[in-house]
Amino acid sequence: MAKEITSRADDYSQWYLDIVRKARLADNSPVRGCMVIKPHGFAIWEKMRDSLDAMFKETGHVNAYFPLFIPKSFLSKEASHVEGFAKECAVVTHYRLKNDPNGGGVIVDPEAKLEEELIVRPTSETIIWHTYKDWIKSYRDLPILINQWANVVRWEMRTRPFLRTTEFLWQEGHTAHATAEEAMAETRLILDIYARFAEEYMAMPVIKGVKTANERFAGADDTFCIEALMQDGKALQAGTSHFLGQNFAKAFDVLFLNKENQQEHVWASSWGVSTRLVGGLIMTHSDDDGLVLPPKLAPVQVVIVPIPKPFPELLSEADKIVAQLRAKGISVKVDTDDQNRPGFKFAEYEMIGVPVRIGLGQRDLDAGQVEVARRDTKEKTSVPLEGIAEYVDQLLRDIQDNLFNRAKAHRTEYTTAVDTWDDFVSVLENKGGFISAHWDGTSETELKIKEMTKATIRCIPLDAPEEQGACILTGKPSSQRVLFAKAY
RNA sequence: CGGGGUGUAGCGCAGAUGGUAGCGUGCUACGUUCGGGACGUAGAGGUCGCAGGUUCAAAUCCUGUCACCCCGACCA
Repeated sequence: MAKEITSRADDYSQWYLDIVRKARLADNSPVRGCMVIKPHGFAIWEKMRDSLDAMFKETGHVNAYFPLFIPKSFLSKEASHVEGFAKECAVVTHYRLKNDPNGGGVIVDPEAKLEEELIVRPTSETIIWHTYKDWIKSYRDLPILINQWANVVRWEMRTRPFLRTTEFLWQEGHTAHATAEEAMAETRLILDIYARFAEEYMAMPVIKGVKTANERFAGADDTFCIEALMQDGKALQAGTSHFLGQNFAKAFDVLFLNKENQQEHVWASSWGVSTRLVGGLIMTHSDDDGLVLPPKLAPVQVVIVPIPKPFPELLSEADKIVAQLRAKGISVKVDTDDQNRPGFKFAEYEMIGVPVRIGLGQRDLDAGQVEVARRDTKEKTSVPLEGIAEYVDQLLRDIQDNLFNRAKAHRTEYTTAVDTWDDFVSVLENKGGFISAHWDGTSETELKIKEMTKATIRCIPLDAPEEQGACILTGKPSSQRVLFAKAY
């Protein structure tokens, strides 16, 4: 059994932290709420980044980069935006240190105070729209379809590795359009890309929906999201795509001449996913033995372990397998370490989530086969060397599918439709998961439910059918069900 | 910011009534092992969070301070 991983049943939160540490994804840092992303964790993020980046580019987006620092005054230009972010901004007030005359090391030089303080971006709408003002004069300048890969800082009260850190990595897309319809189409296009990425690459089923006014992004007219359900029954907002209307164009005075030669404010969208996805990936698939990764995002898909040690004859056989696998585009590593014993290695590769392990010993070679172990089910099978690449290629697809189906079955099991307040409370307390229920559409009711139960409306699902019903709290009429859950 | 807790070796911990620091794990070397987290032997590693104070003597007592963790309010 795995050493020193708290079981999910005992303490899900501790299990999560154990996985992050034992699978060598990230370490704590000296800075509160910030983490060091270690090579294995970063490799997973790189896979995500590369896959998403390709999807963005296929749909006509280009990358650019805007500054880390934003003049403080920019933030206040859009009223609800400042309200949303002001209380979690890191502020730069000085630009120089000096030696402490009292011998206490270095201190901030009081004479180096900035004329206008800078904030460290919590998101880049303001500086980007300030820039777009210069770029956009005519409908011919539109659309602008820009994405940036960056770090942002939000001074959160409580943090958890990947799920919520003070500094995090993300991509943020900021697009500008001539019409509302076009901006909305862009918002929806990105939502679809996010959902496709979550399901096809992360093997994490998601619900596409729209946020209620309470949960909406500060400065958006509408916020669309993908919501996933974790193993412990809590929801995770995995990505958001915002229809910004003309809010930022108005705040930053971005006008263009339309085809009718009339001045009009530009329409906008913004959208992002972050390193939080790594946390979602962990909490969707991993188990008490360690990380479980979908093959499409695994930095190494197959590891070959010579048993008991990397003897030359085993290594030359391993090299042949490597060549066959690589020819199929499979990433593979041969374990050439001669210090640790096989059992240790098996446990170690399970811990870091390598999807497929091939055991290669003399016993196998004599029989013309290898031992293939899959991480998701931990099943081991003897497979003939002949055709091994085809077998592994198919196995990786099977694992990818199995992880998705398993997660989807879990979500189905933990999605409950309720029609009364008692059932709502009971399901929330005893079972968790998504609760599909009627709601009267008011912020007041939503906030009251949140206050009473800690559950929030995760989204109004886009595919929710029309259905007459009564709000679980107030009994007022409702025309469709929404999804409630406790969330990360 | 409210309520609770913890700071001692890389990590996890023990050190009653004060006497100058230890266990597990990990690390290094050598040997025996090796098909599911091996074992033996020998080593390296700590200004006990920080600053004062009491004392012949402080990880231990006192004062202050800092940091982190957990529970709430806020959040991708």
